[in-house]
Amino acid sequence: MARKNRTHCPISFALDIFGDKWSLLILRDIIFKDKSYYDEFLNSDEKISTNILANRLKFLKAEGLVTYYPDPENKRKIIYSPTVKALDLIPMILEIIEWSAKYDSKTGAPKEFIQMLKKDRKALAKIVRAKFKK
Amino acid sequence: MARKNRTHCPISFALDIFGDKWSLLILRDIIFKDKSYYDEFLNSDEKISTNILANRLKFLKAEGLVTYYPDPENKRKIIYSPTVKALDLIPMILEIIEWSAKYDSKTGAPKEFIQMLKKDRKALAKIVRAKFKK
DNA sequence: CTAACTACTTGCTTTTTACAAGTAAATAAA
DNA sequence: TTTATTTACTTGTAAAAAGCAAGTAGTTAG
Repeated sequence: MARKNRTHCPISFALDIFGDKWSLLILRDIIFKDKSYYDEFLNSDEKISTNILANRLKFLKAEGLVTYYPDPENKRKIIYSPTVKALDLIPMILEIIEWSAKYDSKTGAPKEFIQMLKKDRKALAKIVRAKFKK
Repeated sequence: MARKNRTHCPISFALDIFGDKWSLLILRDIIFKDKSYYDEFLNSDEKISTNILANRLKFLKAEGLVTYYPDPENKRKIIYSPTVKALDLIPMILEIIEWSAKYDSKTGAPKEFIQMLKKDRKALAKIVRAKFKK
């Protein structure tokens, strides 16, 4: 799955990287749901197939959105982490969340989260991001 | 092409609507490039296939993101317009543009546009949106 | 030393996309 | 008024991607 820029339109550029049904869900798991392991992604509610998950992780790695290293506590496990490039997507993801919360009458987005989002998006982005500062 | 919500996670909800390589490009053409006609979308630089374009327009209509009506000046032509639901995606699209401008060294995003975006995103969103107020 | 865990890969089927050609209604040209 | 062209599609087929089930290879736990 090699990438090819269709054009250098910024929207097209972004879609060439994460314009599919799964990539952003993996980043959601990593950034918002504090997941790190293959098995955790695999067990998300949307039920991604294992070959697609492996493929997307590889691609996200190639695009510089995730890094990974073996878990020092258990060498079977691999810890996936977001890069700065991925964390820079937080503002966009927050906009997506706000839009969906508005238009999905059955949204699962927590009310307090949406309220905070509307009140001070920047502060919320900072909090989410701070989890990954060392 | 019927939609099925995988979950009511807001990110998943959004991806079920526009998580593909083409839908946002059509909305880009309508909202940012002032295009209205089938043929204009078809001739965009990314070269969408005609059957995919027809399919996506139908789907975007079904999801309440576009409306259309015959051009009063030429009954062969059909004018596609964004709904409020689509215009509400402007902030998200602006975030995408900013992200891509940062990470695509060859970005085609106009410099002034990015500067204005960084300076006052809200004002820019308002200007873009204002084109569709009657 | 055997069983279970974890992160995958492989093979096959189904679905989606891509490409090429064709159609039908409206308009323009001869 | 007939003929050509424009416009918005549809249809058919091949190629690519996704989905599903099963298998594999290192660790680690019992």
